[in-house]
Amino acid sequence: MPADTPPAPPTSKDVAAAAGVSQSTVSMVLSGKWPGRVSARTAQKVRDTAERLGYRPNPAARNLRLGRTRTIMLVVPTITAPFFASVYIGAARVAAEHGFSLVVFTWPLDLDGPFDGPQEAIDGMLASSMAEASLSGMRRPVPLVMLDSDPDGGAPTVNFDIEGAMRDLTEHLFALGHRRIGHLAADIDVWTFQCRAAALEARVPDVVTERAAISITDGFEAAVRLLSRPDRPTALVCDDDTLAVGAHKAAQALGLDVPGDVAITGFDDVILAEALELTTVRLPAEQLGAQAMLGLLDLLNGRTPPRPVLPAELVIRRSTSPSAALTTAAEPAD
Amino acid sequence: MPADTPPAPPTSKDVAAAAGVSQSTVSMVLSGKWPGRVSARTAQKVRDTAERLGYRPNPAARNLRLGRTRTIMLVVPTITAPFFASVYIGAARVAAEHGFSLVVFTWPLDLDGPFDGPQEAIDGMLASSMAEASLSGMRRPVPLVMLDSDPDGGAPTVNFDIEGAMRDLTEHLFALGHRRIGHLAADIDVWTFQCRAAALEARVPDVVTERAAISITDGFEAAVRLLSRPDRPTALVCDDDTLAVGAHKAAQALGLDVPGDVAITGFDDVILAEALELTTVRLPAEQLGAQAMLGLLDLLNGRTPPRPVLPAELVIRRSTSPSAALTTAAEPAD
DNA sequence: GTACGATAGTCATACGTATGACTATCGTCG
DNA sequence: CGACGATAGTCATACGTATGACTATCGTAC
Repeated sequence: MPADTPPAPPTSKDVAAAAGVSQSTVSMVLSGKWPGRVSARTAQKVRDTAERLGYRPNPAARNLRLGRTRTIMLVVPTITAPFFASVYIGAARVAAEHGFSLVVFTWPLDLDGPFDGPQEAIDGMLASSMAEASLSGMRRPVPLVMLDSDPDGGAPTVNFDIEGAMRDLTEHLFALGHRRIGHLAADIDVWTFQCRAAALEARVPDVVTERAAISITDGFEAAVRLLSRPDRPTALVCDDDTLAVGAHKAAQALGLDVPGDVAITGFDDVILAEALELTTVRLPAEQLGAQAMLGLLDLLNGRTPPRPVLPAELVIRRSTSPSAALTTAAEPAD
Repeated sequence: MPADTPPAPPTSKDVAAAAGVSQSTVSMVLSGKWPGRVSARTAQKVRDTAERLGYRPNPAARNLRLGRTRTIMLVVPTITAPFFASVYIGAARVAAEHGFSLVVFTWPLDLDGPFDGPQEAIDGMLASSMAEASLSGMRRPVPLVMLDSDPDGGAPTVNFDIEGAMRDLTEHLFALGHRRIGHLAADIDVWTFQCRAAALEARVPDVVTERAAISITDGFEAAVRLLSRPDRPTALVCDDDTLAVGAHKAAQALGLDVPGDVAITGFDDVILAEALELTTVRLPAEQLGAQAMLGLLDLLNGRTPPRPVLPAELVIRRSTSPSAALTTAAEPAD
C-alpha cells in the first residue's frame, strides 16, 4: 500500500503526457515565445491540460536552467522604520508586476564590515545609501541601484530633491520671521544627511548644529543642548521626524511652547509627524522604491536607467503654525 | 578574442578539477555529512581549493536537487506598520540563524479573495491572523504557523496573553477610579480583536464600544462619538496605538484634558505610543516572529511545535497618569 | 516526380548538486 | 594464499526546465 504522501505537484512532463505531446512542446507553449512553432489547436490543448492539472513551473528548475532567480535584494539598515518599509512596498509592487520577488536584507548601521549577504541567489540589488560603505565586499559585480545616494558615486541612483525641499522649508521659516535656526542633524555619515546639512547651511548663514542618533531620546538630549544656548534658536530643523519628536519633548521639558517659542520641523513625513502635527518634508518613499526598481529592471535589460530626482513636498502643520506664533509668542511682525 | 563577460562563478566541478578529485567528493566533503567516506587529507585539500576559488554552492541547483528552498514566506497585511515590521525582524533573525531566508508577502486586508502568492517556491509559511481568511486558496498543504490567531483553529499558533494584559489594564484603570470605559475597537473581524473585546467585556460590565478602521483619522471620529455621549466614558481603551492617537486628538478637539478628563490607552507599544506618552500594552512582536519561526522549523523537522503564549506587559505613561487625573480633573476620590 | 520551403512538432542535452550503487586498494585473519 | 571487511573514493543518475538541433509531413512549384 503506498504511503499517503502529499501528491507531488505536476511537472511539465505530466502535462505533456496528459496532453499527448512532448515536454518541449509544453515548455514552448507556456513560455509564450516561439510564435509559429506550435499550432493553435495544440497550444490550446496544452494550456487547457496545464490549467486542469494545476501546473505551476518549478522555480528552482527554471532558475537553474536560466541562470537567474528573478529575485532582487533590498538592502536597508532596518525595516522597522516606516520610511524603509514604504520603500519596500514601492519596490515590491513594481517587482511583482514584472514577475520578480523582493527579499529584504537588513544591514545594521553599526556593522561596518563588508557585505556578506546571499549574493548568489539574486539578480540585482537596491541599496540604501546608509548601507553604501558595506558594499565593497561584493564577490562579483551585481546590478545595483542606490537609493538616495551620491549621484556621482558610479552606480545609478534615485534621489530626492533635497535642495528644493530645503529651499521651501527655509523660505517658510524666514516668512515666519525665524532667523536663528538650529539644525538637529543625524549623526550618520552618509550622503543624504550631508546633503541636507549643506543645503541648510547654504541658505542660513548662522545655523547652529547638534548631532544625534536617530531616536526620540537622543533627539531629546541634543535638542536640549540647542535650546539651552544663550542665543537660543527660534526654529529647529531636524533631519528626521523621530528627532523632531525628541525636540518637541525637549521644548516641553524646558517649558517652551511649540510653535510659540520655538518652531520645529521634521523630515520624511511618517505617521509620527501626523500624530504630533509636525511640519515636515514629505519624502515619497514608495516612489523611491518603485523608481529604483524600474531602474534596476532597465539595468537588467541592458538599458541605461535614468537617474530620477523625486520632488519632496513641504507639509505645513501646527509645529510651525504662524497664527500660534503670532498670538502666543510675540506681537504681529509688521 | 573572447568577450570579457564576467567570469562565471566556479562550480563544484571546477573545484573538483582543481583539487584533482571527483565532483561527488567535493559535494560529500562540503556537505559535512558522510563521516568516513573521505580521508582527512583529501577533505582538507577540497576545502582549501574551494576557499581559494571562492566557491559557493548554486542555490537553484541545490533547491532543485533537494526539492526544497529553505525559504519561508511571512504573510502580513502590511509591512509598513511597525508591529509587523518587528515581527519580520524576529522571524528573519531566527530564519537566518538556521540557514533559511524569509520573504514578505503583503496581503492587504481589503482583499478577501483566495491566496495566490508564490506557493511553489517556499517551504513554509507564517501568517498573521489578519490574513487567515485568505488561506483557503492554498493549492497544496504548506507547513504553516499562525500568528496571534485562534489556538483552536487547527494550525499551530503563537499568541499573546491578551487576557492577562487586559486584566492588568483594567485593574490599572479601576485603581485610578475609572468605571465608565469606552472601547475603541478595530473594525476588523479577526480573532485577536475579538479576543480583546471579549476580555474587556468580561471585566467591565458597562463598556461602550465604537469601531473604527485602524488610522488616526478614523480613530478620531470614533472617539468623538464616544466622548460626545451623555454618559461620557472617563477612560478609552483602544485596540491599537494608532487608534489611541486619534482618540488623543479627539479629546483635544473637544477641549478635554488627557488624562485629566479622559484617560487613554493603546495597544502594541509602537513608537507612536512613546512619542505621545500613551499608556499601552507592549506586545513583544519580535518574539512573536521568532517563536513562530522556531515552531515552523519544528514542523519542518517533523516535530510538534509548542503553542507559546507570550506575556504582554502593561506600560504606564502619562495618558493614564494618576497625579494628573487627581490634580486636573477632580477632587481626590477618597 | 522530385526538390524545396514552411509548418509542427520531437529529441537530446545542459544547468549544478546530492546521493545510491559501484569499485579499487589495502590490511588482516583464517 | 584466498577471502573478506574496511577505507576511500568514482560513476551515473535524477531533480524540472528551456532550447538548439533535428525530423516528419505536407503543399507547391519546377
